[in-house]
Amino acid sequence: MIRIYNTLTQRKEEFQPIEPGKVRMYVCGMTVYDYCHLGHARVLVSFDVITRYLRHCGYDVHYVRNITDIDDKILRRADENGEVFTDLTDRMIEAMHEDEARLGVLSPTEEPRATAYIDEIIAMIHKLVASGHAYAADNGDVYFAVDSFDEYGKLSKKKLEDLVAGARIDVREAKRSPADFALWKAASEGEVSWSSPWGEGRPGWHIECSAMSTCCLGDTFDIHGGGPDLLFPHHENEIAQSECATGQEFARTWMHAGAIRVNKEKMSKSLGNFFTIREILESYPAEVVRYFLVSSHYRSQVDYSEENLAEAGRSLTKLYLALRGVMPSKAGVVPETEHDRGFMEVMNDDFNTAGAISVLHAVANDINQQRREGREDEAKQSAAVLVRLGSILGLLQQDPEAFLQADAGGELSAEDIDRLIQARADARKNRDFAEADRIRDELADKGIILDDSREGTTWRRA
RNA sequence: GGCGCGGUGGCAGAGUGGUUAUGCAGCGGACUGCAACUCCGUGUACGCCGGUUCGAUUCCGACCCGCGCCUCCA
Repeated sequence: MIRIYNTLTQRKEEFQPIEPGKVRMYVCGMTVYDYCHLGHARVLVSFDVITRYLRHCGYDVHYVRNITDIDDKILRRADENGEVFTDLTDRMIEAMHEDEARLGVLSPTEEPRATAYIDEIIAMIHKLVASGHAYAADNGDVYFAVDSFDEYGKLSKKKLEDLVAGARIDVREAKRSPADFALWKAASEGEVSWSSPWGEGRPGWHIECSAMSTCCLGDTFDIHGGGPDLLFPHHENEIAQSECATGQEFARTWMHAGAIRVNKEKMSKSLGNFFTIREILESYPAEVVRYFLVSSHYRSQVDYSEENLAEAGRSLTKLYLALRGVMPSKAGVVPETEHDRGFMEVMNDDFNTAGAISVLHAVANDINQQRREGREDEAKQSAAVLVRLGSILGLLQQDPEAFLQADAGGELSAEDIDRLIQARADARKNRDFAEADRIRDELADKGIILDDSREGTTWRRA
């Protein structure tokens, strides 16, 4: 039985899908006007692990993650670049897919794009206008009337009167209430636009997610997720739009990832303190970045720092060292172990990946001990368990040598390294330890660490 | 100001009303030519003050501190 923390109720709840055995999940994806940063990676990886685990538990997961490919920021950026906005979005979508692939994020079941759902968006707005939840303003915009929805604020725990009183809300003449938000924005001269009953224009932010989620998953679905900064206003507004349009409960469980921080501040576009995924991947292997993200709970805030990434690298290396030189038994034939059960127990508690990783280390410890005691068959079984559990977190799926030796040596080729290792072996045989140590130091300077064993010497990157 | 989250050993990071994860770093030992790898051992950490309790880091209350949202942001 899986328990999930629901932002809506502010407590962990037993997860019961609407349709037994099937999970319908929608996660807010990117607005594609720039490269993904580590905060995006957090959401991508968190919901990837959640999807993998739910599937491991036997659920048929229908995972929808949208792409918002039309909005003001996109148009502004395209304008700055002097390009057609679709060129910008196409490029960013391709980059996003590359980043995801490198981080081992599986593709969602569906990846709808806002521009492909304009008709559905218009239909939903039409419904809202017809039912009195929205109104067309004189300037051609269509707004959602927030006071027409009694439950507005139920997700973010905000009171409408506080919002209206807030000084930071944009007060536009056309709005009836300052808290109202745009469903449809009238186009100015020369702007990208679509025809609608309210004139030429484009969708406002929020409505595209309401339209795409209900079209792909139905009026009510199981899980809706996203980043922490989407809770308000984006998700609050989605609830208002969807529940008013369909008359049904929107999403049962709301899940929000924690923020990534840099020097105690949230990593964000507006603060400019963000690191893009591709930037980080220049310095760290993708799996290390993934391990770093998975090693803390998805809801907690995590601090990005060089030291934390480096530590994640050392920790992951330890797991791969345990796997090195052990051919795992066929995963399918290895029966469930106490480690599998321990792993599931912690994962069932709101996807506690930090606890799950401690199980991985316990298995690695078993492997090391078993090999040490010459129990090779048991070690192979344990290795199979480690790879099996790792796959649920999207980790440990590489050949250990590939991980341990990737991008190492600088100008030294693998052949050069092997030659030096052989030279050192000869020196050691001749008990010329000064020469042997000199070679080892030379390799160490190049970032190569040597590991000796009875079977010979292996190397890895520092 | 309103709302929400959090303060765990040197660091990272889980968790629990009493047996006190895990990783990194450190220390001692084994292994090694010496190291690395690995194994064994080692550290009585739970912001502060009260309360409940036989017993609280874990429950309750106050306080201090940090962070997030309230405007675009994952």
